[in-house]
Amino acid sequence: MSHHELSEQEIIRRNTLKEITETGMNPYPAAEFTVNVTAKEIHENYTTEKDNYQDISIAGRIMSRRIMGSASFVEIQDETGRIQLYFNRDAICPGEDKNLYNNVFKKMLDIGDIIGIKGYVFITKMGEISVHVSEFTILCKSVRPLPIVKEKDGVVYDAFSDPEQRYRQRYLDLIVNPQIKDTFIKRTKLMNSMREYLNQKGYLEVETPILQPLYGGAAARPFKTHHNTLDQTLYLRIANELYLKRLIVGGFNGVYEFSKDFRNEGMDRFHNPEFTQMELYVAYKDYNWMMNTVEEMVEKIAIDLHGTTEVKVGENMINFKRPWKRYTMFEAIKEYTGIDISLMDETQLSETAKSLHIEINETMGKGKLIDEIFGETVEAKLIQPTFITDYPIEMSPLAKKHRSVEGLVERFEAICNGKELCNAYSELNDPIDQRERFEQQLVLGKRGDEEAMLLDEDFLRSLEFGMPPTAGLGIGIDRLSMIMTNSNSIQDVIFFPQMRPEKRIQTDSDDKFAELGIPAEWISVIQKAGYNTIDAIKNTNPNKLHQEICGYNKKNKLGLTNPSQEDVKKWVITI
RNA sequence: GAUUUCGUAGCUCAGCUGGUAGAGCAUUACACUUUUAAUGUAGGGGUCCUGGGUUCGAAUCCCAGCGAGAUCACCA
Repeated sequence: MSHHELSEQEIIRRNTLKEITETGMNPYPAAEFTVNVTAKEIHENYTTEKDNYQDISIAGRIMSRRIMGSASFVEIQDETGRIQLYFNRDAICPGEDKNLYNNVFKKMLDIGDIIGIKGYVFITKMGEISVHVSEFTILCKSVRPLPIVKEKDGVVYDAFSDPEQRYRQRYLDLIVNPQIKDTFIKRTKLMNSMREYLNQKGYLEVETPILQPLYGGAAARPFKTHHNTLDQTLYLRIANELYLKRLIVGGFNGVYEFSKDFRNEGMDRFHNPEFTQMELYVAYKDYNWMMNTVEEMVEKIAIDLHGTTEVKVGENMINFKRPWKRYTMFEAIKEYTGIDISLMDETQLSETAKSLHIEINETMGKGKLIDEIFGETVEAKLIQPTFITDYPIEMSPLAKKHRSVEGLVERFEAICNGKELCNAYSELNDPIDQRERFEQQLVLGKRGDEEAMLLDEDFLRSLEFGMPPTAGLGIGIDRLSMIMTNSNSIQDVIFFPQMRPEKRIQTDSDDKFAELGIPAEWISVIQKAGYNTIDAIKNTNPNKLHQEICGYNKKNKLGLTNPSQEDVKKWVITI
């Protein structure tokens, strides 16, 4: 058995659990408990004049207890918040038998247990809306103590704030930091709002493969897996772009997908290995049209979530009201550095980069240099939502060449709070051009660029049949959620962010110890002394082990008869 | 990947230039009929992340490892 050592409090709770069962109650009852009101409804609607909520049934988790002899106050928390309960001995136990209050309530309930109660609402002398309890039922006994977070006058004491524990045990985070729920509720509302917008335009929500024989549609390293029956390598998608465009070829006018994508790259506060993007493709449109769409959609989301276009993010107040500023990439660089790089060749660009103290290297081509200059001098300064248009062709193998400027593509990104929010093109639908762009990527791949795209022959075949001119968009749901919920880290908008596995202390079974001839009562002593495996015993001095376990016996007054040194030696030799 | 900070009771944290481990909450027992960070009295609870080293002696100093946070880099 590899369960953790129980703490004192856990042992006490397990004993209580046994007592509950022995008195004939079920600590985990199967029956439905009917709830007819929530904590929030009571707080919002109860008044003494209305004298409402006089026969209620409510359930929740016990979050605090204040016991004063025959009267007690308990706070329970349901999905909507907390409400105070008033337990009175004579109200709970109208007759002579006070067991239900004195024992069941006072001794067998703990913070963390889930109970259901019946009663009526009133206001205490201290002016707090409370529920006078007439009956209570244990719905779930908790055998592990909760962290206790206290709060007075808005000041939180002993906050449960260790990020590692919060992310690993999100359930616990949600229990003791209920404001965390708001972030995730907003995230869902955001997606609902976006879906509503897209459906109302008549676009079709679709699903495309997550397991793909070829990964494509973005520049990223993939996760690789294997299908046994097909005996084939499959990749988890890094994007769904190429599949959605096949559907445009197939005759749909507008398709979109909320797409869980996977990228095998670094992790930090802006990157989780799995993340969500919404990709949208609309036929007969171009990137100018798509800019208007993005503005309109994100503005709607801000209003749906906050009732206004203004959203506070960190120190900044961001306003999503249309129209957003628009710059070409060259204009933006000129605006923020005073340098016009639009007509520069590669040598001039690299000198400009050096003069701006930007680190560059020999492998960087024209496109990469422009992108670096932009990234270093402009991106972080764009706080209000801003469109940056017309990117160098080298970095955009799936975007259509610019209708009037050589060397650029019809692409835009929206930047907000100094970070990319979305990415969109007039999609490349010239199959000959697309093949050449893929071939250039293959060259990059051969040179060692691990993120170069692969040539997708079936995708090219579909383009050869003909895809209408199409505008395409990818918008990061996690990034947008971070902005809309004022979250500093992507881990705060993903319920279960990826973490390193928890380290488990390896423990051999008691049987293995017994096989060495160790008496049962000494096995736990040896384990407590820090020898969790028989290997650990093997590498130790028998005299040291003997001293340690005898010392433990004495210190903890276990009253065991100490084994002889010879016995201990035998155990060690047996291994 | 680099730099840096951190890891002590169920939780939040203190622990100085090395000398036998501390507080609050939680928990246990008792008291208390409108409390609200309830209160009062008395208890129990520790692999000081792991492994080495220095030392008569390490939670503390040194080295290595594991885990986490922050910043930077990579990743559009």
